[in-house]
Amino acid sequence: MSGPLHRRIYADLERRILSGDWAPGQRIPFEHELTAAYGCSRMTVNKAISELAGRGLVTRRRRAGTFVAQPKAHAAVLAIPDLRAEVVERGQAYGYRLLERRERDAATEEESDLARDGRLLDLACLHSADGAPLALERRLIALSAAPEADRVDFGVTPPGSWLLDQAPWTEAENRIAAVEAESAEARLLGLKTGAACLRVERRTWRDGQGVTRVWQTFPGDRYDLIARFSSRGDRR
Amino acid sequence: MSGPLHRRIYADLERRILSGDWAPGQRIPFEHELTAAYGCSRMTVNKAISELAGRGLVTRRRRAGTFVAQPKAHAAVLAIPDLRAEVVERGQAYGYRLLERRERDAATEEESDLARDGRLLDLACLHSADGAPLALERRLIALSAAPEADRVDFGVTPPGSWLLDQAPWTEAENRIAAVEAESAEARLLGLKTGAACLRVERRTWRDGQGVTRVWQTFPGDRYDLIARFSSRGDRR
DNA sequence: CAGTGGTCTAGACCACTCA
DNA sequence: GAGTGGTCTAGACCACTGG
Repeated sequence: MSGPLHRRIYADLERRILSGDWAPGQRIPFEHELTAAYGCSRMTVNKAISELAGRGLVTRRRRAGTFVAQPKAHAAVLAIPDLRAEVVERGQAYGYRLLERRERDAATEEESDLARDGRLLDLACLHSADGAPLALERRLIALSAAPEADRVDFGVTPPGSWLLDQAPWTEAENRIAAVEAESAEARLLGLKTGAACLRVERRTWRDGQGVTRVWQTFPGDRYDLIARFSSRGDRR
Repeated sequence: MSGPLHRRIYADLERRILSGDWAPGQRIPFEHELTAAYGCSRMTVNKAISELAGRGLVTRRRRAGTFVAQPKAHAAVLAIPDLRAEVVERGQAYGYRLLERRERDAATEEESDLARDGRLLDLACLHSADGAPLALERRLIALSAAPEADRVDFGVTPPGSWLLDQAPWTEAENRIAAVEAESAEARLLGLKTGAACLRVERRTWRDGQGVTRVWQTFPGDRYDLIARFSSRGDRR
């Protein structure tokens, strides 16, 4: 574990909460105790806990302390799409082609944010169903989080399916937008330039550590996303 | 304006950005300049700007400075989006116009599925933020589930906001797709025909009984959806 | 009313990056 | 190389609130 100290403290506390080591409702150590435990100033501990509070993992009460939050009743699930499984489930023939594979260092700040040690696997691939292109995928994998990835033949195994098995996530963020296909994308997807496409950008973390970041572009007329929610907390 | 100083600084900077006073891409004052302007320490200014960066309003580059980010509206899929609340929270002026209102019987099998007794309220309206069209909305409301709806003046109250208060849901399904704007849609949204749009179709139920079904069409370049998940339940 | 978190200061060193 | 943001310190006072 590397990076700023407040980040390490954050990850450390988050892990204990997500693992259930610290149960919901339980008080976590006071700031001054954590200050002693990590050997740093109170500001640094405070920054880490404020981040936890901002994400809703803890609630803070003056005079009383900081407590692990109750998991929200409104559980919601948008399945992390495993394209291969989806296509197969629909009874279609799944096709997959690796377009590019590179191992390299993180080049931008955002990429460094994903991979602390800086090593990335940079992939591009194309998914198809019954021969028709279904999604163009660009994916970055943090090798620090999934070191085995550099021995996997992604010419055969789609990275999404592999990661789902190998590197379980604890947090994910999906960003969904409508975009017009650029010429290169359009050619690979068999569309006209400018055709409406759905772009899903997903970042996943395990215990505060970035695992993967992926951009998937779907032809608008061949794919839509379905998200089901229930306020009762069932996971369908 | 009251509250903590870092909060006031945040609100101040946010206002200048959202109002367009500081344009996207423009560099905002350096931290040490703001320190002088507000007569406080750098930590305090830093906290305010970090908050802006966290919310995506600015991007920060070492040695270069802090810059106003390109604006993009976004919303969590997890929350049942209340457009009015979202727009207001971003500090923008919310605008609303009712385009059509009809009370009628369910005509298709799908519509009968929504409204058990067959009576429907059929609405069309347009949402805008700071005068720019944000979403075109077509909505069906089952009068059996929300009988008070036929006495509400939806020329003033957006139906989504009203329903959220009056008819709590227990289940919801979102269907998200990318579509090309048809000519009538494009005209109302101020787009070119064929421009990429995000279409969200949402159906909600209360205890197995259909409540409402809505189609919202967003300009692809002005809106995207964000969904955050944690394997422990949804956050934020 | 004592102890918590909330906030703030006035410094400091560092990594990075642009000029 | 110089100046930015990133981080951290070792204090401080305050508001709130639970005991």
